[in-house]
Amino acid sequence: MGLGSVGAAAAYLDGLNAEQRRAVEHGVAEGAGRPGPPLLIIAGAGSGKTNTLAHRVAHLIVGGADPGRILLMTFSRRAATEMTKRVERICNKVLADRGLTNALTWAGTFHGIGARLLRDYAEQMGIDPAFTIHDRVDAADLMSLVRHELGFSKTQSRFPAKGTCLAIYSRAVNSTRPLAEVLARAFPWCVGWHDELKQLFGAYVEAKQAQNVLDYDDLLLYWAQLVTEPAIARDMGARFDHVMVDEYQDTNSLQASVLLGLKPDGYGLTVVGDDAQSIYAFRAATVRNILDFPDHFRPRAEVVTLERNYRSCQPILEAANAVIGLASERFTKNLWTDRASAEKPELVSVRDEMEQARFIADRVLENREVGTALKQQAVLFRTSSHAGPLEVELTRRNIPFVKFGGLKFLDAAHVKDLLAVLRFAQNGRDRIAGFRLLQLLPGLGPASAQKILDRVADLPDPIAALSDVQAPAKVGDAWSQLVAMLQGISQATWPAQIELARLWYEPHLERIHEDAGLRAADLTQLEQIAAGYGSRERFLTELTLDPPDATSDQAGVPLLDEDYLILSTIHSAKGQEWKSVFVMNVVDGCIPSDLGAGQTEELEEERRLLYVAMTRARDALHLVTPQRFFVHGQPVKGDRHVYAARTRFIPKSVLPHFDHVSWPKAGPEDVRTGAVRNVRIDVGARLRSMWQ
DNA sequence: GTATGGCCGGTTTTT
DNA sequence: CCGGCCATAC
Repeated sequence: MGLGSVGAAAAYLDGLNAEQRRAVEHGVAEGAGRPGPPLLIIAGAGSGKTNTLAHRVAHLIVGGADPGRILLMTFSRRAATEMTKRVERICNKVLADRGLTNALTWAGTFHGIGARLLRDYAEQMGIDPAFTIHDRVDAADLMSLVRHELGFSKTQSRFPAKGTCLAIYSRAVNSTRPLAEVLARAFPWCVGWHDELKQLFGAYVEAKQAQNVLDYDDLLLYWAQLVTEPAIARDMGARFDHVMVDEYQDTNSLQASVLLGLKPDGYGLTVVGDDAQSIYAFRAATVRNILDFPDHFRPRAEVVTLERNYRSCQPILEAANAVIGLASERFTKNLWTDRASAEKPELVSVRDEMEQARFIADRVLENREVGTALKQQAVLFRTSSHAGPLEVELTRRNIPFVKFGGLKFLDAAHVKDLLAVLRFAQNGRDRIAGFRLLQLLPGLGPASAQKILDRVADLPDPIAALSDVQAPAKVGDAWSQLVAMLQGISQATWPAQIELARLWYEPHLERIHEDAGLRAADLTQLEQIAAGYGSRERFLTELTLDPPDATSDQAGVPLLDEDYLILSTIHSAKGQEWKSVFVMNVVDGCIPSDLGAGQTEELEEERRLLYVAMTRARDALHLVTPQRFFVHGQPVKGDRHVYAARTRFIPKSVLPHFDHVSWPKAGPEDVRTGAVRNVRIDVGARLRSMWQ
């Protein structure tokens, strides 16, 4: 395919507007498939970003680029899959003769791609390519183990919890800033522990290396280290002609250094993003990445801005513009659209969370009656737990839903148990997996598990060595069964391995959990998922980096052809759109979350979060504000109500962009006549008199 | 050394 | 409400 076909086939670009087209064609014409100079696309919400990027990739391929040498990094695998499908669709239309299926082999998340490359370069880094990857929970457990060994678990004043330690570590690594600065900025209540934390992190890193495990951050960190070596950077960079990054506003400085390491002169580099939608600062993402991008290069990178919104109707867009318009710092302009509508978004006032749930359920069903399928509707919230009352209400009314964000399938104890078997089989030095696995045996507790793992950890084949180990007498046969199972796995082929593990685990499952039946079903499901992967290593890696994230309460994930309502955290809703969107708890304390409302930076991020939520809606948008709020835990004594105010992000000046509704509409009690209202009855006194 | 029950405390968002 | 930590009993 040469240049000729680009000219001839370019009709497929006719649907794009002028800016989109500029973004698609930038640097392409200059030399059939050769990488052109760097490009930054600033793409506002709903501006056809995915479509533009997909066309750019397709255009490159049509122009002769090798799809196997295009590196496409997106924020989630869902986004990668979507992008891949679109590219294939466009290409297949244009290149009828030369079908394109699964040709974009390097599309995925930063972490997923990192894991693949690191296995390739493992030897040069002196690590074993069979490394296992710790998810956040595993990483926190290892942190806890190390913390314990250093004696930090029983300090007089409380040492930060394991999750907090990991969060601090992660933030320091991802932001590439010194610990002291990270503590001062993001964890001020922990500044007093600076020295201990530093010691802890040192020991944590040593433990990971000894066990041949990497955590999420290591996937970026090792990668970034790798490309500081010029020879390796050249070698790795030469594998890809084009490197494209989506959602660039949500990358951190570590990711930026990886990119610059791969493509120092920027040739072949395209990044896309929108600073108004930056919502991952808590993960050390920095808007500076996108703002500073053009000046990294000589000459500066080309910048294309997409400002036309194709998604939302005008009143919704105006309201969203008004909200983001109050941001203290902004770089992009307002979006515009020609999708007219008479309907303003609604600001709905309800009494409390129960009413909120009822309101949403009512309206969702009404929408469906007039033709909007459940799947075209979404309910968004700041925090996963906010959806609780709604989930109850939906279940009660038999409205199917799928929830994105929050607790994962993989966090369930029984799933973790089964995965620990496979992880340990993969990497006998993985202590967290081994520790978890050994303690499943009755009569084998933490002390024995430690001792056994210590015995085998440094041997060349820890799994084989287990057969020489004496377990405590009371463990009995269970020990030899475990050893036999692990050895069986090492002999077996891939999908058969997980069955061996499950058969071994089932009796333990029944002993440990009352609801063994339900949980066993999850494991069968896991086994089915496993069959879709070519190898154990690939399965474990992909599952850890991109877990199936939908949970729908008890029902299990609904069948694909069924209709179901989408429930999602605002974060997980990124990049998506629905006809009708409900945002829950648009009150101060929820949006913005009262936790981080202190610093202006975090406050600004919360504002962008509301903006992201609002701009997901095509035709209808409801922001729901419960007046009374039920909180549990924290306050002095148990649960109680608090009164909430409308979010500060919608001050008086922004109110005219909304219609205001109270729900339910004047009910029977307000119809009572004045005469009845005046009747008084002292029930309290009557009840007291019963005992006199 | 292991298993269990009671008590206390708790920053949300995710690869 | 859930998980972590401690004390107590086997």
